[in-house]
Amino acid sequence: MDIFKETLKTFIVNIIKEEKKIDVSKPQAEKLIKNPPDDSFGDYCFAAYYMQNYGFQGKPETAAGDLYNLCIRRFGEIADIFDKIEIKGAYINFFVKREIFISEVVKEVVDSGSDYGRDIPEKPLTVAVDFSSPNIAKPFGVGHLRSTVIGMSLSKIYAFCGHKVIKINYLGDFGTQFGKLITAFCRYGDINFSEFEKDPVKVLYGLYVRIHKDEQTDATVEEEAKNRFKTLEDFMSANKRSFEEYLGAINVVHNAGVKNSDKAAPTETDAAYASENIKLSVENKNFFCGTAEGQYNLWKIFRKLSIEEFKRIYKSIGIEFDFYEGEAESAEFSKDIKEILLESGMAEISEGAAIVNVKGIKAPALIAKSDGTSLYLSRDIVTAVSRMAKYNFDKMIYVVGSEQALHFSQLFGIFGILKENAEKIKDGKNFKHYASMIDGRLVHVKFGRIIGMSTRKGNLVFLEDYIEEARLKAQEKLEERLKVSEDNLSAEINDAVKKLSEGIEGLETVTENVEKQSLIPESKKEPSEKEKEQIYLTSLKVGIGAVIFNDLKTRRTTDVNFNWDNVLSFEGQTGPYLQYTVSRITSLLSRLKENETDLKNAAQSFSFSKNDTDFDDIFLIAKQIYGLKTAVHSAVEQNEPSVLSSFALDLASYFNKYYQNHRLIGREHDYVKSRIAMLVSVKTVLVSILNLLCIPVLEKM
RNA sequence: GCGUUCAUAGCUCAGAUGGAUAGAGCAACAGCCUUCUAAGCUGUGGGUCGCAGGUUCGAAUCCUGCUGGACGCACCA
Repeated sequence: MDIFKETLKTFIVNIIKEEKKIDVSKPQAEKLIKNPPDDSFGDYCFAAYYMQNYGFQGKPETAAGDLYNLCIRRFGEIADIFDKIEIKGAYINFFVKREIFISEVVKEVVDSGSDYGRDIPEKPLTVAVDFSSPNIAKPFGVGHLRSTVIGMSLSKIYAFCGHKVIKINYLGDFGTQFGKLITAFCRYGDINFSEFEKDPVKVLYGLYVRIHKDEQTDATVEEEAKNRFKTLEDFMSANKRSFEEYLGAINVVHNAGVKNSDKAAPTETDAAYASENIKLSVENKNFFCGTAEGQYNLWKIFRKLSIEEFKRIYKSIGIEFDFYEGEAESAEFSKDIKEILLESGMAEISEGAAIVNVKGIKAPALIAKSDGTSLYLSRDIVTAVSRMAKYNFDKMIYVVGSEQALHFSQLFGIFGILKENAEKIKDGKNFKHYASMIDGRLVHVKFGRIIGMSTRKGNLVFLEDYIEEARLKAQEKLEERLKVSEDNLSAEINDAVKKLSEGIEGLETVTENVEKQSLIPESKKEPSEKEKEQIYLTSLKVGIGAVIFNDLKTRRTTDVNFNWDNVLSFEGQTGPYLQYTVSRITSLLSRLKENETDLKNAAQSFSFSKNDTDFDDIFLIAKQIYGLKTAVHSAVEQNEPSVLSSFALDLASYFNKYYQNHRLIGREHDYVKSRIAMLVSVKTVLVSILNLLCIPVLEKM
């Protein structure tokens, strides 16, 4: 593929071998090839600092001189694709033949299409990604967006590279907050049940806020919540299976399911928890509040309603999961974990609670409370083991905020202990087997907090309101733009008509503009329903693009200082800038009216000449495009979508410069043909990245 | 107190794993729409890379100390 780098590799291997009598492997040679920081220095280089083990000793400048002379003497070996070699300080810089470089790159993009830039690993992995994971008792706020978007993007990037990805939403559907929610439901007599049916999440949020407020002044709330939760937990754990049994069963079920279809088996926990057909109503309140079964059903209903709501929100921003899991499911087995760890001596009792001491971490890891109830660390152990049984993952990524770093290092540490002490586990081959496989496969992909995020007056920001705010801003801008373009056009027409009436030439302009006018939505009239719809959809996509890009443009670990003005500005380093660039290319391509479909056949004849005025600008674009594979690679390596954000911004910027400085319409066929391939290449790469970043692509803005 | 992490232009951030002259975008100022979408492009100003040491041919990047911020540290998740 990369003939330049390959050629250079062979070149340096031969030089070192023949001139210095030292054997160098290709991978070693590859490490010697660097990229100069500035295009004016060249395209590839060797730095004398790195050549010392290969027979080029002495002061860097001297060593560089030595190497330079050899390179020059043997330049003939690479002269077919390299233009020249220069020495500058300690660096030997190589300049590619740009016309060859450009057509190589463009050819490859046109041939590979949306596959371009794929960084195929030696061995594809099964990667489980745990992200978003909202708490059901709380509303879906903007805080969840970062995890959601980073997780989804990483999932797409891994899948793009050919890994098998399993996207998991681990719902917080368990814990004392449910006791509170049930308490609220049972305490307040004025619940509007018809409203509950219409907008359950809103009502639940109302209950949530109200009970937390009352809790401040009423001590009985907490007690009641605890009791109700205990009732719930007890009801759930009645008739439970052993963890061993469960592990064996899910493995069989899951693998059977996978065999039968390409897609992962739909074992959403929904089915297991499907609610009974008992309506929420005043009449049934006694049942829901007075019996254990009733509370369990109430919990199921809350859970089901919340999941439906989440799904609706996810769908609106293009997010989807392969599996919804819940803590409740794992809570069932956390006692088994406690027993196994205690029995085998990996855990001990301290102050009544069960703890594990993890090497290198001072804080003890609590796996069970002194009253015997579970903690989320033990539930996470259960979950990881279950997932190993279900998915047989090579790697599992937790996309969770960095404030939970300690929790995950404890969790990971415990799996290290489980692996080392597997022999001490007494019964059950399933648990022993799966638990000891996990060490080293877990990754915490942490991200920074969003600081200063609040509504202009309030505190918690709902995701939907956030997006709506961005959408409105986009619509405002869109309407403004439509108006400006109409005004300009009518000014043009008036002007031309005036000229015509004065006998000046201008007929062509007039007819052209009249044509154009028919394309513009009826300027003076109210926009039709269809047009309104169009404006709505466009501004929605722009809004979503702005919001999502805002979370993906900086490196994950940095805390973001939230600023409305930054999010609502669609200029510069923003999602809309990228969307705009794509739609510009789309528009240009359609105006060029060339047949894109025969590009592949024409690929051999793309030619870019040094004498063309746009040559250097095209080269910059090609060079950027060429870097996609490296960018994708490091995005995976670092679990960092922002590598791609920056990459896309740079590419868009190069393109927009080109667009500004060079016109294509009206140029001769051969000139245009090659450039169409270039345009298609830019668009292909930008669209790929937008897809990987979960940002909607717009044909027209 | 212990631990993790961060500090780069007025603001928001990049900086390819220690290499050539530290870069963008906002904001400010000055320009570019009769010509492919001005959500664009061009130019100007703006920096002791928090401070002080150290490691070496070479440091924004690695080490130590200090200052300042964020987060976490026993029965919440």
